[in-house]
Formats: sequence, structure tokens, C-alpha cells
Amino acid sequence: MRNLEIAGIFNQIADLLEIQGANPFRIRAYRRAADNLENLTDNIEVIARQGTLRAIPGIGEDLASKIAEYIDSGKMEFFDQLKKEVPPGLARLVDIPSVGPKTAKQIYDLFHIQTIDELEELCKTEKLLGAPGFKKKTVENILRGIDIYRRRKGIFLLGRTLPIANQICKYLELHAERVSYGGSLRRMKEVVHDIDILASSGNPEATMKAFLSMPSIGEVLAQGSTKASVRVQDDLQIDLRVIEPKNWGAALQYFTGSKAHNIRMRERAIKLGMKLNEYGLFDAGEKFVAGLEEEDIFGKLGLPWIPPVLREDQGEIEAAIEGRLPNLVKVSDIQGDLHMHTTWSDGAYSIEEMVEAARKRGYKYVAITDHSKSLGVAGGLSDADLIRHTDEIHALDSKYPDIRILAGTEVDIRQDGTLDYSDELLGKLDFVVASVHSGFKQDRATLTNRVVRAMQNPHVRVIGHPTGRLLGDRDAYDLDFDEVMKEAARTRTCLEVNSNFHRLDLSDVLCRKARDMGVHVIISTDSHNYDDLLNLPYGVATAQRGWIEKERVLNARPVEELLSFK
DNA sequence: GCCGTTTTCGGCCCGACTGTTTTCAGTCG
Repeated sequence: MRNLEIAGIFNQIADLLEIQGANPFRIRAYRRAADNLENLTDNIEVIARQGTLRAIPGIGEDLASKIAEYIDSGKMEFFDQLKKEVPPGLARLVDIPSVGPKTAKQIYDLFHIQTIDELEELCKTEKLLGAPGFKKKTVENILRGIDIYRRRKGIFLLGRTLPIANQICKYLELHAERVSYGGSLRRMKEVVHDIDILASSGNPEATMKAFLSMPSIGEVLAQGSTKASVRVQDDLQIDLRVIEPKNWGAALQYFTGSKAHNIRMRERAIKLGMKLNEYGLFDAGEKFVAGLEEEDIFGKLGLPWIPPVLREDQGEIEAAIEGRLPNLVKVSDIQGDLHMHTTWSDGAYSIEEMVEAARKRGYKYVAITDHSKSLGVAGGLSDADLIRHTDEIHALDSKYPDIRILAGTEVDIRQDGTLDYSDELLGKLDFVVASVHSGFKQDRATLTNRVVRAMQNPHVRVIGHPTGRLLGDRDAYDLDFDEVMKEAARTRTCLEVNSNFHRLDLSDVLCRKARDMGVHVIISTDSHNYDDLLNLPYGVATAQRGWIEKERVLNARPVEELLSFK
């Protein structure tokens, strides 16, 4: 898939046009196109071949021809030309916080510098000081921006950030009426760049003061009467917005985004003769129409409330208008966990301990799925061990009448696509997860064949963590998901949505593709200890972001139905 | 550069904070 590659080019074009001072709407068109390509579930090359590029939102005649040109020739003339016009280092200066296109261009025009090191030198030697528009504060801010730029890791995992946000909310609840986190965190994106907190308060000064006196704050980046930004550990930025109670719903809607979703909402307001901002929905006479609750705003715009996980301008507004929003799977729908490890392989607790933990969570069934023999590093089970493992599970199953305990395995898909246990052995099990744990660097065709072959085995019910990605650490291996999902639908093999927040694999985008292609999923935790069981909401949220409904989630069904599927 | 139940041309979301400015431009979300 070259979707991300082309999206990246469009974003770079937007950066370059911005530096050139091009029409802001033209720049926005490139960014919107890039966003939509990133979220596209189909292969852009296939779409180009079919000649239906213009059906993609935000792609018109011009961008379609640019995409086609790039796919055909590997080049985009306009992009190459632009790169010649704008000095190459300039686009990188814009990545520095507080340095935007105007500042970067001005500095370049004055001093002809192109690198961040040169800019730092310029600031430190005070050469920049005194140039038009550059006084002491501005120079200091640039230096601070460079510092932040160098230190920031940029992305934070959802599972790391959400607990921090919850802590802050809990603290602020003592100093405000209502508190919520918003932004990409509320939309449950797999990685976020910052934490947005919203508070409503009758005494905003006190709320703001309480926020700014949190002990964990490293630095205050900005502070006003209603808005403040601070940095805490690991250079995580936290933005607080304090608003009056009557504006709560409007502010929450605005603060949740996404930006693209908000633009669409505001356009809808305009179309209906109103105006939407973070204070409320207003009629032509500036009279307050709605704003106390999010539902009020959606309602006055003729829409049902749209769950935050869907607010990405990926068709949710159209679906809301037409009354066909998906009936999203919920955490409470999940009846059992079908991917768990124990001390038999690389887990931290015994089978019985994990079963007890699952019972406490109210699950109706679990599958114990330890690793198979090839995976030596994880203590994979020999054939003989697997039989003893199965016996122990079946004995426990009789001991606990309130939970069905399935004997399973997470069997390795070997480099040639065969499985790590014989069919005879697999046939003795209740539930088989098959996963790739080696040979990640194989080419696309080989990897795709491997997984397809595994799905053709009648014992395999689900492919575990189908892309193998580790967020921030390891890219997905190169699979052709058109092929994989076609075969998954045909063989009625499920694809796993692994809830471990380092994985979230399938991703939201691939979940959406699975939905479109009629593939069923299983949302599992891949637990290696008790705490991992708590990750389920991340997997559910990822499925929700992919518009997945309860009916498509096999472990939202009773165990009999689960076992007879296929 | 995209797009159309007002439109194939003329619109395109909206506001807070900062710094350097006497009224606003730049940046950010």
C-alpha cells in the first residue's frame, strides 16, 4: 500500500505551500486529502487502476491526476518543482514549536540559514535580536522551542496517557464542577500528542490556579484566564481550558475534535443559518441556541449524538444524517477473553490464577493459549506438554461450572505457512490462535501466503496480532490485506484485535476494512499477567474506531455460538 | 484545491494566547 506514502507527500506539499504563503484553503485541501488517504481502507493503487480516485473525499481533478502520475511514474512533477523553489531546510524549521511558516521564511530571507543548529546559533549569538519583529521574548521562545523539539518524543501511547489524564481529572474535580479529558484521547486514538483537559467552573481563577499548582508540572508554557498549557514528565504537554458551566457541551464538543470533524460540524451550522463555536450554537441573531450538553448541539443540528471514537470526518456525519450510525460493540458486550498466557509458557500466573482473574471480571469463558514449541524464547510447549496442558485445562473446566475454560494454543505460523503442531494435535484443542512470531522481513507475497495458508487450516479460528506491529518500536510486517481479508471472510477465520496498548493490532483503519469486507473479529487481551486483562477497553475502542458492531465480534457471543462458527 | 437541495464561481470554522504591536499578525489547536 502506498497510501501513507502519498499522504506524506501531500502533507509535505502543504508545508511547502505554507512557507510560500499560498492560499490557506489550497493548503487545507492538501492536508484534508492527506488525512483521507491515511484513513483509506483500500489500496490507492487499486483505486487508481479502477479510475475511481475522485470518489475519495477531498480528491478532485487535480489531486487525482497527481496521484495517478506518482503511481505511474514514481514522480510528482509539482512536488519536485516545489522542492526546488523552497530551500530544503526551511520545512524542518517549521517543526519547531513557536516557529511557523512566516517566521521561518523571514529568518531565512534575512540570514539564509536552513538548519536548526544554525538557527540556535543565530539566537544564542544575539544576531537575530533587533531584526524587525524579533525582540528578546521572541528569541527566547525560539530557543525554548528548539529545546522542546529536540527532546520531545512526539507520541505517547493511549494506554500510558489515559491513566495520567484520569488522575488529573480526578484532582481537578475537587476544584471545578465538571471535568473531562477531550482531544484525541477522548477519541481513543492509539497514540496521542498531548492531553486536553476541559473543566467548567463558577470560579475559573481558582480552577486555573489549582491546575497550575499541580506538583507534577515541569514548566508552564502559556497561561491566560481560560486556557493554559503546561509540560509534565517526558515532555508530555497538557492543555487546560476552563469554561462556564452553561458552555460545557459546546466546549466538550469543540475540544474533542477532531479538527476535521469540527469543521464539518461548523459548516453544517452555517448551512442551517447558525454559528457553532466552543461557547455554543448561536442563531443568526447571535442568540444562544444550545451548548449545555453535547447532545443538545447535535440535536439542534439535526443529528443524533455521535460517539467520540467516530469523530474523524470519516463518514460519521453523513451516517448520522441518514440515521445509519453503527451500533458499536461495547466493553460490556465482551463475554470472554480468548488469548491468555500462563506460566506454562511466558505468562506470570498459573492457569487457575488466570481463570480466577477472568471469573472476577465476570467472563463466561476464556481460552488458555500458551505458545507453541518453535517459540523457544517464550517457553513454547512441546507436543507432550501441550497434551498435559490440555488435560489440566479440562480438569479445571469441570472444577469451575460458572466459566467455560477452553483448551487452546497460540500456535506459530512457521516461515513456510505450516503450523507448529500437527493437525491431529490441533484437533484435540477447543480453540486455536495462529500467529506470526518470526520472519517479519519476508516479502509481501511470502508473508501473505503464510497467513492465507494458516487460515486455510480448519482448526485455526483466529489470526493473532495480524500485523505484528509494536507502536513506536516495530512496523507492521508487509501483508496484502485485500488478500488476507478476502480469505478470512471466505474461511470464516477471525482476525484478532489485540488490546495490548503497544499493539492495538488490528489497527482502527484495518478494523474498518474488516468491517467493509465482511470479516469477523475477536477482541482479546493477549494477557501475560493480571494487569493485562485491564487492557480490554483499548481493544474495544480500536474496534469502535473501525466502526465495528457487536454482531461482528465473535467473543461478544455465547460460547456455543463461538465454537460452532466456521 | 475542493465543492454544490442556494452555487460550476466564490465561498471555504473559529477563537485564545503571545509578543510586538498602537490595532494586529503569527501560531496553535
